[in-house]
Amino acid sequence: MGVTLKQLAASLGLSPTTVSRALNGFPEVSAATRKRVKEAAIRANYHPNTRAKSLATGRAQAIAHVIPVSTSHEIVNPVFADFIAGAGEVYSHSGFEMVLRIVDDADESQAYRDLVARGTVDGVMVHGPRTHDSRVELLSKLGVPFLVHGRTSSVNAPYSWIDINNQRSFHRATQFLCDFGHRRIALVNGMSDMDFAVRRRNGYLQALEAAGIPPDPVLMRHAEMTEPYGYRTAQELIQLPDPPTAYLASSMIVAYGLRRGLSDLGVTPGRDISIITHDDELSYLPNDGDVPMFTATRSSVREAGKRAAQMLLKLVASPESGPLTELMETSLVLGASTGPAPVRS
Amino acid sequence: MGVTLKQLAASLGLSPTTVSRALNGFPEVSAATRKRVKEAAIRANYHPNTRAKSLATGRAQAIAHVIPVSTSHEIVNPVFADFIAGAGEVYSHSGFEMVLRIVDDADESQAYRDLVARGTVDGVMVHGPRTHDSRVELLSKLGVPFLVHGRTSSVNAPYSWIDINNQRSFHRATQFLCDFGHRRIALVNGMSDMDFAVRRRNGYLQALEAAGIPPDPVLMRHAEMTEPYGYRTAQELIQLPDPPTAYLASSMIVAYGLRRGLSDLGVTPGRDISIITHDDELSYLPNDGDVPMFTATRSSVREAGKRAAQMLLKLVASPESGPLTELMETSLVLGASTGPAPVRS
DNA sequence: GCGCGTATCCAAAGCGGTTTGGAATATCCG
DNA sequence: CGGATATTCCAAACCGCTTTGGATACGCGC
Repeated sequence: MGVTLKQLAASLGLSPTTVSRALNGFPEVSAATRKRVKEAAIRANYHPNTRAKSLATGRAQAIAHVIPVSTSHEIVNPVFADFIAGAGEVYSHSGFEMVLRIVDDADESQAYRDLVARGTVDGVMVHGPRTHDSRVELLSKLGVPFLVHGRTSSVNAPYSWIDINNQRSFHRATQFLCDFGHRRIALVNGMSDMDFAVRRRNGYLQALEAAGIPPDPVLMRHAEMTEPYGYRTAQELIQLPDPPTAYLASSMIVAYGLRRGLSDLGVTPGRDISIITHDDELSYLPNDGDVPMFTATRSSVREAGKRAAQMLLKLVASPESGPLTELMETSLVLGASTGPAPVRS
Repeated sequence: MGVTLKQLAASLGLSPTTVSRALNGFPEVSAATRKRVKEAAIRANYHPNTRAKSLATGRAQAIAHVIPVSTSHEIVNPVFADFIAGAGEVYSHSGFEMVLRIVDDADESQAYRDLVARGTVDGVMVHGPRTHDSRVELLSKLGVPFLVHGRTSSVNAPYSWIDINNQRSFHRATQFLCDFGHRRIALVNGMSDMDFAVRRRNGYLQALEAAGIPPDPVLMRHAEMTEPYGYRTAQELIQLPDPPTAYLASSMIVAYGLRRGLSDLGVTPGRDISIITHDDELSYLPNDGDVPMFTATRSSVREAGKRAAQMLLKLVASPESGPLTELMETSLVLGASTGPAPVRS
C-alpha cells in the first residue's frame, strides 16, 4: 500500500507527468528537479505500482515458466528447481517477475492460451519438451516470445531453444565405455516420450554401431527417473544370463539407485562394473572432489537456466532478433565409477 | 493480444458495463443477455486482462513465494520443488497466480518491501525460516497477509504458519532407537540456524535425557543437507573409538549419503546399524513399498504445500480470520533400516 | 525590443477493466 | 389508466501509471 505517483507529485508541488519523467530518466526535466524528485521518492518509499505501470506501457515485465506435472506419475523433475534458481537470478537483476504455473499436462495448452490472452506475461519458458510436442506450434501461433529448455523433434519450423548436446554426450560416454572393452552396456534412460531421452538413446545407438556392437533391447530401459528405478533396474539386469558390464544413467538420482542396487549385491562400481551418468550439477548432489564419485557427462542446469533467461529476455526486448538457439556441450568428467571391462572367464 | 471488453461489447451492441456484469455474475442483467454474452466471450476467446482487472479491483490475484538462496552455499533446498508443486495446484484452481522470487538472503527484506509496495501480490509465502528471522516482524509491519512454512522461535507475537511437529517426530524416533537398546545415536541435522533443525535437535535431546543418556556433542552434526555430507559424516563417526550404533538423519538425501558411507565400509543398515530419517515424500525419492528402505518420520511436503496455499488464500480473503496455524503430525514408518542395537562384545 | 529556439513543466487522453449513479423500459397494482 | 416499483442497461468516473501535445518562461542574436 505504498504512496502513489499522484500523491508524491502533490507533495512536491509538481505534476505527475514531471515526476514520472524525472524518475524514468527522460530528458525533459531539469537536473535539480530530478534530484529533488528522486530524493523524495526514496524518502517516501515510493515504488510504482506494477499493474498500473504495465497496463500503461503494455509490457507485463514478467516471464511465465510452465511446469508440466503429469497427474499419472506426479513426479516433479528435480532439475526444475535448479534451472529456475538460475533463471530467477537473471530476472531479479532485470526487474522481471517470474510467474510459475504448475499445470496438469492434460490442460496444458489451455494454460498457455490463458496466459497470453490475459497478457499476464511477456514471454514463456517451456519445460520438459517431448518428442512430439504441440506446445511449440501453439506458442508460435499465439505470437508470444518463448524459449524451450530442450528441443522437440516434431517441429520443423525454427524456434528458440537452449539445450545440451544430449546425443553427442551419450555418444562420447558410450564410446568411452567401448574403448574400455565393454560390449554389454545398459542404458537407464528417462521416459521414452521425452525428447532428451530419445536424443541420448540415439547417441548411445550410434556409438554402439560404430563399435560394431548390436544393440540389445533388454538393456535399454525407460522410466521416470527415481532412485528406486535405478535400484530395481540394476538388480534386474545383473541377473541376466549375459549381464551388462557397464551402465549409462540419465541422471544422478538414477545413478545413485544403480550404485545401491549393485553394491547391495556385492558388485563395486569402478572395479567390477562401470557407471557413467549425466550430471546436471544439482546443488544437493554434488559430484565433485578430486576424483568425483561418478564418471559423468556434466553440464550445469543452473547455468542453463541463467542463459535461458537471458536469451528469453533478449527475445522479449526484440522479437525480430529471430529464433535464438544455443547448444551447450557437456564435459566428460572422469570419476571413480568406471574402469576396464572385466576379462571374460 | 486478446479481445478487449470494449471490443466484445461493441460486437454485441452492448455497453462494457453490461458485458462485465454478465460475465462476473452480477444480478442486474437478464438471463438471456448473460447467456448471449457468455457464449460470445467463449467464441471470441475473451479473457479479461489481468493487469487491468487487478488495477480496477485492487486485488492482484497473485501470491509470492520468496525462496532464499544463500550466495555462500548456493543450495536449492529440494523440498521447495514439491512444496511449490502442491501450492501451485491450489492456486490454479482458485485463479491465483504464483510469482516466484529467488532472492539472495542478504537483500531479502528489500524483496518483501518491494513486492508489497508495488502491489504485485496479495499475499506472501515465507520459506526456510531461521531461528532468528526478521521476516516475520517485517511482514507484520508491512501489513500484508503471509504464511510461514515452518516457524521461527524469535517471534512472540502471533503469526500464521504451517509446520510439522519436528520436535515430537525426532523425539519419537530417538525414543524408538533407545527402546531398541541404542545408546550412541548420531544426529545428522541441517544447518544450525534453521528453525526446523533446532526443533529436531530439541526432540532428540529430550528423548536422550528421558532415557538417561548424556548427549555427546561429537555425535551432533549440522550442515547443508547434501548427499556427500551424509557420506562423509557416516565415515567420520564410524571411526570414532566409541562409534554410534544408530543415525538420525534430517532428510532422505542425507540418509542416502549415510547409507552409502556405511555400506562402503561393509556396515549394513538394519543389521549392523540403524538409520532413521525424516522423509518429505519427495516424488523422485520414494521411500515406500512393502517394507520401505528407511525407517522414517514421514510427512508429505507436497501436501503441506497444498494446505499452506489454502490457508494463505483464506487469509487473503479475510485477514481478520486471524493468525492461522497448523501443526502436522508425522507418522513413524517402520522400514528396513532399523534393528536392535548390536550387543557389545 | 523582437522573434525564435530551447528548456521545463503540465493537462489530458489513454491502457482495460470495475463500479457508482442514473436513465429508459417493463411490470405491477389500485 | 396513472403512478410506483422492478428490471435492464448505460455513461462516466476511477484504479495508478505513461505519454502525447501543448503552454510557459527563458536565453539568444540581431
